[in-house]
Amino acid sequence: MRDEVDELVDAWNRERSDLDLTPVEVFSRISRLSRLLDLARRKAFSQYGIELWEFDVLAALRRAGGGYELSPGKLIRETLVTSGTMTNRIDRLTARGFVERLPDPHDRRGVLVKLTLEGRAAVDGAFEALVDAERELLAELPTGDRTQLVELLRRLMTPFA
Amino acid sequence: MRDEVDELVDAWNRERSDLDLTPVEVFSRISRLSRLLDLARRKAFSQYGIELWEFDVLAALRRAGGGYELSPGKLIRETLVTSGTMTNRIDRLTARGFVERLPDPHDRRGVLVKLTLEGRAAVDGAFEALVDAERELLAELPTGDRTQLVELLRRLMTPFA
DNA sequence: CCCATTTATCTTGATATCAAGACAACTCTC
DNA sequence: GAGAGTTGTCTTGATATCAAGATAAATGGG
Repeated sequence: MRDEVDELVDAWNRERSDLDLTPVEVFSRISRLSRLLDLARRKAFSQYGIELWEFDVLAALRRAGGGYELSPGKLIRETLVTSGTMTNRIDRLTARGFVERLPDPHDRRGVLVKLTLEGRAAVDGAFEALVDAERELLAELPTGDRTQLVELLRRLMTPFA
Repeated sequence: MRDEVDELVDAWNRERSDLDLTPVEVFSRISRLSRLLDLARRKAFSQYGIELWEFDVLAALRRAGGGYELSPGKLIRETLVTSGTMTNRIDRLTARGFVERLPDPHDRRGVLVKLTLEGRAAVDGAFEALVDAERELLAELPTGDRTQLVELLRRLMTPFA
């Protein structure tokens, strides 16, 4: 059972047989999976007319629970984009009617971004479609392998923190 | 041992206890690892003054071996970008002196992009730095776990193909 | 051999993003 | 409570990317 990363590693080995490419075996697969996953997500969301970046923002608000309100600053930290990008995203989500800007009652500089009912419906539908699509992609992997994989990925993440 | 994805899944579970979030446990970690990895790569390459997109193109040429020549079309397929993007990248890499455009002797529409000596030196240095940095990130993971992880990732990739 | 189709590359126009800076309001120290 | 520094959001200008279209050369069926 070979995949495209095997081809890639073979090619590097032909050219650089002096290097141990075990790290490439791991991290190239992580990168490729992430790109493939983005495509799958885009497809799952398209049925709901939602873009990836829209889901990122709406999901952060949805996860917050309560009144589904977060400040732009908090959204910036959750989604890892710059403030200019977030201003632009909030503008466009407002134009689509998925969120609204409210003044922060505790800080007159501040703003609260709040999910509208349409926004909440959209993100809930998109999230269900996402989980369904991802479950499909996991179907071949037995339950034991899944927990093992999660554990290995968790450990792989620690040195980044 | 908890990570940020545990927080994310907890938050979703609070709001959507009706859904089985096992897929999120796997794929959110893949996405985050990929983003963290991009940061680590950017850092490793910066010592050589190389951008991520530059490495993508130069590495494809380096892996090709031989005269280190590929057509723009082949580069497009290797790097998964559009033709407009590739034209622009080749222009900039040419301006930096890392590649040159040659006419394809077998097809007068065609072009061959060829690594210069500077380009080859740059990509070789960057690749070594990359493998070193990645090896560092794998240091905590015992050898047995690495092969197990590679095998699980390989199987995770199959449904995407 | 000719014409329609396909292939290879480049160009154009629009857009999302980022980095840097502006500005207002908050906070903390004295 | 006044001034310095910090924080929160938005604005501006530059850039990399994409989608769609243009152009030119190759290919293949009749």
